[in-house]
Amino acid sequence: MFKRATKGRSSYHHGDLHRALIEVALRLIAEEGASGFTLREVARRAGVSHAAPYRHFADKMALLAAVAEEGFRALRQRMLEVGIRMPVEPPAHFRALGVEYVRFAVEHPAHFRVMFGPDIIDPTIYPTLHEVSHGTFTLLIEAIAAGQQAQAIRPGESWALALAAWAQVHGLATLLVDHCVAVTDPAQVVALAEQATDMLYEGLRSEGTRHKVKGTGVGEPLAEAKIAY
Amino acid sequence: MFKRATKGRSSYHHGDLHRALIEVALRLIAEEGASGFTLREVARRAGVSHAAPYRHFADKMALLAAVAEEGFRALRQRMLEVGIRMPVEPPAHFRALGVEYVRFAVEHPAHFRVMFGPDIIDPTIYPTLHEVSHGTFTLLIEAIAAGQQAQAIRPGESWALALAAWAQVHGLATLLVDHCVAVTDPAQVVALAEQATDMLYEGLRSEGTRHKVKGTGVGEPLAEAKIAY
DNA sequence: ACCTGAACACCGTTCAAGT
DNA sequence: ACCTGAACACCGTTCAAGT
Repeated sequence: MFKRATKGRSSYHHGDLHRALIEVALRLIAEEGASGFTLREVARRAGVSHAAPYRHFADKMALLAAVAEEGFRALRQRMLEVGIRMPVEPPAHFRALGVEYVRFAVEHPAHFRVMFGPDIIDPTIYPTLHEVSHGTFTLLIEAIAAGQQAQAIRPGESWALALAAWAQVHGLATLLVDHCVAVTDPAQVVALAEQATDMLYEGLRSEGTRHKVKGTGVGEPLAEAKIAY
Repeated sequence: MFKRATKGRSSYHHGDLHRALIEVALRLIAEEGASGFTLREVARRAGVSHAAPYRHFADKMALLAAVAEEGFRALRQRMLEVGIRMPVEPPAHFRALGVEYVRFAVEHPAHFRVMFGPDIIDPTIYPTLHEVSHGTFTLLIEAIAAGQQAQAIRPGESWALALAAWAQVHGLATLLVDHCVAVTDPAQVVALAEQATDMLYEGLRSEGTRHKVKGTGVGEPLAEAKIAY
């Protein structure tokens, strides 16, 4: 305990401004939303000049990428906890994952928008962001693959089925967050998410009842598609 | 033909600046994206001072709402054309509607973002926007209801099933537009959209095979939810 | 090494003044 | 009635200068 962080009004040095900026940014985005998020305001709240953040982040987008990264870490954590406290059996586990995703979105709408919205033009140029977001999506692919091994989910490329599942819950989350659907009651949000995931699960189950369509079915290649997140 | 629009460099009067601003805005948003969309730039391209737009639109959001309205009109038109040139039988019609929705999104990504994104805080305060966007969603509800009458789609509240269907295609569209899924080949976009709608259709078909879950099933009320668009 | 202050080129919005 | 020009309070970003 000989060394301690310089506290109080340490002339101009900040103990760990990098970390402080991310935390201020997280609070600001939760309070003011993505549109009220300003690099100058972050600096103001952190008690430094508006130029100081540029010693730690290349530009506004880089700070936003750090914020998004924290978001994916939190989302991933919640999805992992679902796996821990739930029976990992296809229908219930699958539904719980979807519900958790939608709940995260409506509880942290601005954060959710930063994670998936257009503010970060190309997420792949931020390696740590790319890694953790990719890891989050991987949880879903694994859940699908496990269901396939248990014969509870139809055969086929796991990632393609996972993408359809992701689209379902992401769509519902987006419509709620963007106020396209005016639902605020948390219980009703959960009900909508359960309905959506259950309906999708029907589609995931068996290929036997499917209508055949010319070309481009689920079993086909689609090999070149890449998941950015 | 006695009266004609004042053309060329009419001193400062613009024939129909209101209309001109919307059209310039549409072009600008297609060229530069939603982030590069600036009221001052719109004015510049329209050849008027940066204060002139305020005689025709209350603020930036009001012009954005007009742009969004045009978008919904175009989307609605495309969905109507699907109904005209397709057999209106549940599986094929349903898939074609979903594919058209996703195609519109990837062909006009910035426009799509304005229509559904966070730029327009509350769309319901713009009556004409609200009307046309609501009308677009109504097409989907009607398609579901028709499927129910033909016994091709399970019974239940049409709007709740329509919401799940909307979420599916909206989610895929959003993931593509926001580059979360790196697919650029149009044929592959169509393939993904067909896969997603076909999987969803399985869930829409019959309630018979569904897993029963405690509470909050598809058949339950959910009555208070309102669709904003 | 890390931060500040002034500066630059932009915004959205308002408002008196022009025709 | 419709538009302009100057003004205000903001941005993001850069850069010489400070300690």
